Amino acid sequence: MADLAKLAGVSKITVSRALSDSPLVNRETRERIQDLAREQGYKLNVSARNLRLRRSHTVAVIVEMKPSNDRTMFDPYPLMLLGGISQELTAAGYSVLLTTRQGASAAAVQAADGMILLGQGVRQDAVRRFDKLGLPMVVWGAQGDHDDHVVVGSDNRQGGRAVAAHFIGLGRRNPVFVGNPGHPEIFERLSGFVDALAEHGVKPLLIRRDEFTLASGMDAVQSLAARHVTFDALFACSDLLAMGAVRALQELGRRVPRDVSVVGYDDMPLAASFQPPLSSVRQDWQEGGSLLARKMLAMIHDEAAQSEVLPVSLIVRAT
Amino acid sequence: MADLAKLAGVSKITVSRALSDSPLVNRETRERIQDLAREQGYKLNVSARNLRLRRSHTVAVIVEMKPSNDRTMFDPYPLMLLGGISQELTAAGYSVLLTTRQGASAAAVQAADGMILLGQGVRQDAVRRFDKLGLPMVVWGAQGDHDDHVVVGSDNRQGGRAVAAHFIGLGRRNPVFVGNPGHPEIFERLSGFVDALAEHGVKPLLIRRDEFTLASGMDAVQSLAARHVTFDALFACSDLLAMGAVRALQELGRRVPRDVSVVGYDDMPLAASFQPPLSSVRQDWQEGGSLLARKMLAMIHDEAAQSEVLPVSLIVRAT
DNA sequence: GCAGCAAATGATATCGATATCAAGATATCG
DNA sequence: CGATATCTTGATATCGATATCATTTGCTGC
Repeated sequence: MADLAKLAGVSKITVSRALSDSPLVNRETRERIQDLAREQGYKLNVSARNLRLRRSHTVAVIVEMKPSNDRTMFDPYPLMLLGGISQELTAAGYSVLLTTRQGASAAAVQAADGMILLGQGVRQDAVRRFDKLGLPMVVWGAQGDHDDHVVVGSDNRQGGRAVAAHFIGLGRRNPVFVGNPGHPEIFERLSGFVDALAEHGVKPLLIRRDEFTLASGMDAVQSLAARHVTFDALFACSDLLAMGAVRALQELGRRVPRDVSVVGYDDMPLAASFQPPLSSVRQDWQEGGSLLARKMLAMIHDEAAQSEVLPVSLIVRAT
Repeated sequence: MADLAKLAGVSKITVSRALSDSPLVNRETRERIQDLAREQGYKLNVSARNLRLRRSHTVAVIVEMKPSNDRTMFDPYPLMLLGGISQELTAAGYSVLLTTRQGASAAAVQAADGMILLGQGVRQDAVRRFDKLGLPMVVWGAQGDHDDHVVVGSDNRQGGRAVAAHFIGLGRRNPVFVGNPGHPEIFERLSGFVDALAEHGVKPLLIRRDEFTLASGMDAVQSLAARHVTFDALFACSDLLAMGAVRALQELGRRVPRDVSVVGYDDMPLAASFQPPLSSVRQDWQEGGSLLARKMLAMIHDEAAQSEVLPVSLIVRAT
């Protein structure tokens, strides 16, 4: 910047002002300096600016990337969320610092202006640990009762209710839920499902399955069959479980959706091209990421930010 | 740091040295200062350090996150790559700055010590654009002939050869390849496949399909059937295509693998639980990410770094 | 007893930007 | 014409760390 100043015959501070489009400098001078900077390939030194401004213009995003039976790792969703976050923050001039939980103690993370937590659903303890850092924090997931941080998530309860309403509308009276209610988001789905069914005097059966895989879905249905349970509808908390269930049902000679209605969750791309095309509950991940980022920015600017749930939509296809 | 110095009754510089484990300070003093820092919850100011050291200790990772028919967005693979990268760089004290191509002009990205490009396979022009920044750069993908940057990727050619050998071993003489050879990595798969088959006097048929979906795979097989093409083996360059193909074959009354052998690519988690369990070529994404990061670090430290391909393995299952 | 050396610590300058306050130039007004 | 307001520019200090060179202290060896 000093070099530019010399070249332009002005002082450093004028260059600084010109480059940040300050109205304090004459327009002519400003444009002259901006052109010069471009010619000379000048690059602002971010560290210097951040030092002086006492902020980092950076948001740390902490993602769970360890392998697990849970879906966090193998599904595309974290990436979609990341996409939304990245787009929104970048547009606002912020950088996205990506870390795993293990790397979260790095100096750069602690220096961030805020942090966004993804895929920490099952580990509330981890969330609390980060709470202590005193940074603005936004978490993706299910709303807790006594959280002192902002939570953004999709409306899992509404998802459950929508599926229940769908089943009731089809005249189903013996529904089954397959999934892992130990996971807060999934507990919400189950609880919305149960509540809405209860309004019609229907009580679903719960089959607990921790792995969200096709095999696990098949296994769930097979175990129902082995126990001679009668059921006419199945709500799986992941599309893979649902597909496994459909497959197993077919093998058992039960027709979908004539004998049993099946609905999955997440509406992954595969769902639409599954045979038969799978009905599923869709969340808008991109929008979710975007909202996370906007909440974050608001908090950084000392504006109030509230937790928020995003609507979901039931996509009814063939099952 | 000045505060710590006052508390400890030493000078700032001694504190600085103590905290960076410099042997220049007495061990007793060092430990005393480190304890004090911990007590006081001292956080190093990264901007200040980076300013003084004239480096950012940051690597920009540029990911393609726009929706597309290609697999980059919906598959978990970039995330796995990210996991490997993140782990390795964090361990080395570097931060990962995540950006989309659109955000790559941000000041923070330009200030990075290096950049890693993911999922830019189809857009070689983009790669060249970044080349001009003069930063150390590592790209994930297929080796180009005249690239002046380091490329890390899995051995797509070997993947193709392995599938060819597998088919030949099974006595198949009329194989088909399904995919989009316009994509450099996939072109490599095809070319390894073709070459290895040629050694046995076999020439495969190419069915071009740009979408990597189940529906597209079904469609490919249906179009083969409509044209009365005889084939006894099918190599699809994605698992979804392969699954679609298997499904279509079954619908046409052809048995897999008795009548037709099918192999996919990527060995996605779904492949193992597909019915029948799908044979597929597996790449080690985590290791790939890790290697990308190590190359990057080497370049940053002015060591020579060469392009490298990672071995793949053919996982033979039921198809 | 003193030169010579090693170990430990400190004073100062510096990285590259911006905030603050001061000041010169120009315009406006009664 | 003088005084005040407005526009434009600059001098200086500062953000928080580290590199360099200087200094102090204690010890070794002859």
